[in-house]
Amino acid sequence: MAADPRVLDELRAAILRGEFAPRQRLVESDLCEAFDASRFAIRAALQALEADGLVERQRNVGARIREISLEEACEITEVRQVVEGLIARRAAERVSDEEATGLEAIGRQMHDAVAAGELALYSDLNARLHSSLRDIARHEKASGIIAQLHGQMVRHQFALSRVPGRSKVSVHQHQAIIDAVVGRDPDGAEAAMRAHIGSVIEALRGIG
Amino acid sequence: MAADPRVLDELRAAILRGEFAPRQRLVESDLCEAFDASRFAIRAALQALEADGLVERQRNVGARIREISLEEACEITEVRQVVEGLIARRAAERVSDEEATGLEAIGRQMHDAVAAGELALYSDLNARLHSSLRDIARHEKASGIIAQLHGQMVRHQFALSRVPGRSKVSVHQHQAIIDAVVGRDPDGAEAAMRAHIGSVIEALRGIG
DNA sequence: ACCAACAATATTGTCGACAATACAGGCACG
DNA sequence: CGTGCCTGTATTGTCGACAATATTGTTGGT
Repeated sequence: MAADPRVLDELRAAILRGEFAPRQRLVESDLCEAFDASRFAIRAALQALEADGLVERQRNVGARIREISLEEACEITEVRQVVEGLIARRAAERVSDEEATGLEAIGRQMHDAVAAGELALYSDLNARLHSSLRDIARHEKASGIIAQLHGQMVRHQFALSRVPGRSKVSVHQHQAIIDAVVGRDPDGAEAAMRAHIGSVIEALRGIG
Repeated sequence: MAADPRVLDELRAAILRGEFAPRQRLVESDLCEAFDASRFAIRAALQALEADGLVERQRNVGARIREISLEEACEITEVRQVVEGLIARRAAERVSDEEATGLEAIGRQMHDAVAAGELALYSDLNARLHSSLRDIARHEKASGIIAQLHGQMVRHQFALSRVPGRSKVSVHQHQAIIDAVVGRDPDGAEAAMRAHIGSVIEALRGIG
């Protein structure tokens, strides 16, 4: 089908921005109007998003935004824990001096952001750090799975960022990851990443 | 789209049976005839299989069987290594007495199969062991990812099974996994599974 | 012999129309 | 008043026909 990329991207972005409530029905004709696209393009996009795990479809009933339970969010994060661990390990094995400098810069900015209480900036730096590690690790399959899992977590991710005091804890964990990677310590990097995401899982459980 | 399940399953099974060569073009009209289905159903199935990573498609060009390089196979197995490690850990945490007995039975059958040189039976038991561990761990996300990755590995899996002497090595690794799970030792189970799949990666690299 | 431009063909992409199905509301009946 | 059926409507599923595009083959020139 090769869904029209424009429609697919716009619809995916809309979902990730949280413009639809969980379990909200996605009626094809409505989407046609909203995105000014043919039903054909919409259907193809919906099928692609189903594969991404963002929407679920029942035959002859239609598509709806997938509801991701807290339990499922924990499972997703558990998988992320080990796969990001793999990425951290590989990053520690492959990091160049230049890349190491970049990581340390992110670490300093994170520290400053927390000190200044800049929550949004910190969240952005967090994404940058994980993204940099993926780039350094150069592990396509692992990166792809992380991307897939991340897409399903947006809603809970948002809830997590509003847990007070989390940034103060996680900044140290992030620093530990950076130190281990920069120090070319694969075991340490994996352990630090696991510890970090382990605390994310605990925070998730705490929300429920 | 919700591709006609019959067409999707048959086509997927045909690919997994190796009835198409890597990079072989999948012409829609040919598939229509082969599976006695409409082009519509075929297209939907192809899109689903693209999401599975079994076929790749270029716009206006068509679908072909995805070629999975040895390097990509290694990456896939590296991800499998950590995710199966997670499964083994959870299995050790959650295994019941009854399930433990089942695992030990598989271990004995594996031992016998290797002693008798029954390669096909051993391969079958291998699949049964990993499948049992997934059932015991009850981790849907992890199991789903393993299934996804496994589908992309069929060709290399076949090549692996023909490496002489592998079964004699792996039977001990399998036994170590079983022992750790039955002994309710999560750390040991994860380590044993990682060691096992680590040796699979080495064997894979040896093929090239 | 090689290359470029062009024509012919094969294949996929898109759409509109209709069929099939599920769901909601009303109606008869107990 | 509740229950089961039945009809009407909304929505999705499927198809065939045609348009758009890539690929292949051919021709003419150098």
